[in-house]
Amino acid sequence: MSINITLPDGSVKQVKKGSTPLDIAKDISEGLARNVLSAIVNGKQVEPADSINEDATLQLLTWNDEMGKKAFWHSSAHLMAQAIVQFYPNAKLTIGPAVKNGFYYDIDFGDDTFTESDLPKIEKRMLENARKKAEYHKYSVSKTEALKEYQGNEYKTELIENLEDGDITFCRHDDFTDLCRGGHIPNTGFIKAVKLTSIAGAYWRGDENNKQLTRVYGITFPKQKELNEYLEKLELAKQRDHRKLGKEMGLFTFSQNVGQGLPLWLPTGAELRIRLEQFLKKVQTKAGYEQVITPHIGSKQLYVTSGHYEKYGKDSFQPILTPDENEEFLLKPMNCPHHCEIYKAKPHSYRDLPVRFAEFGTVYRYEQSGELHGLTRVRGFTQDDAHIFCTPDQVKDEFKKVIDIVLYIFKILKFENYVAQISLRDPNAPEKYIGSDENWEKAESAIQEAAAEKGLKTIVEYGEAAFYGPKLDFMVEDAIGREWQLGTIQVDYNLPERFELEYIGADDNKHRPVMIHRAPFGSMERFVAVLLEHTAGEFPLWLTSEQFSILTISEKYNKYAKKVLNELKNSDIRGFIDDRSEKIGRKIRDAEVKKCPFMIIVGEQEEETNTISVRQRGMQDLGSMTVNDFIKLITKLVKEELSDK
RNA sequence: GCCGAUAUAGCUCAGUUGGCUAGAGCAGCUGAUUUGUAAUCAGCAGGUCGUGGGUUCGAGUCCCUCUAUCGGCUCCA
Repeated sequence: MSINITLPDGSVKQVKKGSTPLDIAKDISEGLARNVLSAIVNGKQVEPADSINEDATLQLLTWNDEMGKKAFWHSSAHLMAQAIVQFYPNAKLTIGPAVKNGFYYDIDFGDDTFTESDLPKIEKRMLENARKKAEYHKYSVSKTEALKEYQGNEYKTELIENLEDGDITFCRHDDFTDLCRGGHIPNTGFIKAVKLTSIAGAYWRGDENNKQLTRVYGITFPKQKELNEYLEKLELAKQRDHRKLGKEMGLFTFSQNVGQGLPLWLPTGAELRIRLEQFLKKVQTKAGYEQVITPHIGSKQLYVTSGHYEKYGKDSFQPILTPDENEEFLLKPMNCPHHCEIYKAKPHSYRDLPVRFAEFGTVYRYEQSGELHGLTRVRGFTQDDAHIFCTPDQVKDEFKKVIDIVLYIFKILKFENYVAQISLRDPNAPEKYIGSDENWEKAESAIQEAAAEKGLKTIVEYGEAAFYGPKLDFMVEDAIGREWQLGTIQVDYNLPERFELEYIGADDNKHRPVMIHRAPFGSMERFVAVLLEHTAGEFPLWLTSEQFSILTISEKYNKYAKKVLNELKNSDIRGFIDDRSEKIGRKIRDAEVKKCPFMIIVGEQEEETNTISVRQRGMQDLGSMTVNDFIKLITKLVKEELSDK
């Protein structure tokens, strides 16, 4: 009896009924068979050793496929669980999935303690067990049997209770059995390198009301070399950590005396931030935005009106104590209510709209202490906020204009890969949102249409919307492939309602405007952090604080250096003189370490010929030129960087 | 907030099982050197060992409290 197998290249192979993907791979090539980690039969992932009994399309998965890696890492989770149970027979296993980089297993260790120092022995045992090349066998188990097997393990019991009888499968390799849906590699021998990366607490089923389990993270590879490369990549990411770079470059700091999550911007960092703000301000002025300024606090009533107070609860707000207890003020966690009040300050005609109020507004949110992280998650931060008030007809167009601003910024700062995430309501939890269904539907379709018309690559997430409206967030990929959430745009029909905003239409009747919230950077803090990690601290010339440093060969040339400095300063080029009595090699090194883009060397030759010697960061000697030529060069480079061509 | 770990000079880090006056490199200061494309030499100064308490003849080291940081979980208007 034979069946037909269609391979991904379209070719059809006749094989014996009951053949496994591994058999078929072996038939194609012995080498391929050694690399097959998993297989997809008729669109469904199966074990490489599962037999195929009907005509099917077959895809063989190797280390190069996401699904292959998933099978590899999930199988590794079994291998880790086996080793852990060998040392801790009383440990209760729960779930152990593959994740983006590796896998984890959530385990209830009961009264035993399990710490980082226990990881090496587990790693060692995993490798010993892996060498047995034990095959992974998946088989069906009845619900009764399954429950019997996991008597005393309330977690697995809960999982089994939620499964249909007949849908329950176990997986066995060597002496170890686990409840498991599958997706395994042929045998443990594929796993040649193991690194258990960390231990963390995690709530059972992700609910903070549940018991906290110990989550053990790990990653495995088919070759030791690949593990080494992975560890090197991690090291590289560490070098780009904005907290490290921020400290080294003197951009920002934190103080226990000021408080947790409250960044202090140092002079160099403040200058950088101001430069970014000026850049955006210019773009926004051109796009018809008006600057407004509002206070850092607002009365509690403001947030009751907006609905934020009810939604987030009083603990999320940071209160200001006032002598009169009838007058309660809160630090503002967002700028929208203030801007609504500005809109209300005068009557509006449809002819005025859209109005666009922009403000670098500093807001305060009481984030849980464990959530704080460098500049990316803080308690006091400045949004590059703006609110656009427009007629319903203008929404889509305005939305598209905001998209243009965001894309322009990405272009200038060389964020080349991004997707737009459209966050809509969770259709199953309407109580989480305010506003009418009709308005939500209008807002959601406006976003989707605008994104489609702009040709954005989008993904749609349900349940990720803000409580007052759907949003579009830009997820950008940085220079080493990590994803960050930056700019956000939100359509809002609700706040205008709550604040009773109006405009007089052409029909002489009162109408309700629509509001668009937007922050292309997100926040200045977060954006600077992402920019640091993206560029590894090597900012573009227009943004960097020290565009050049003048390195003197000896004290004798200080006067000439000063003359050069003044000429450059007069042309708005930023830099300083390094006139320490150090050797030139030392000064170059220090400038390189500081990531200074241009080094200007002045000595006898230069003074005599009234020129400068220019060296570009990263070993490039540009030779000698006049100061004017250098000014032209810098001006040209900055212009190129800021051009949207 | 929860689980786990960590906290020594401005920065990066040593500091054995508790035991002499807590060390190094870099940065800083002073002096010498006056230098041609990635680290000149010498000297000096710098620390309530995160905070408060406890155990001990004796605590940077052991125990407890608090604070902050790190890795996660949860959360993110």
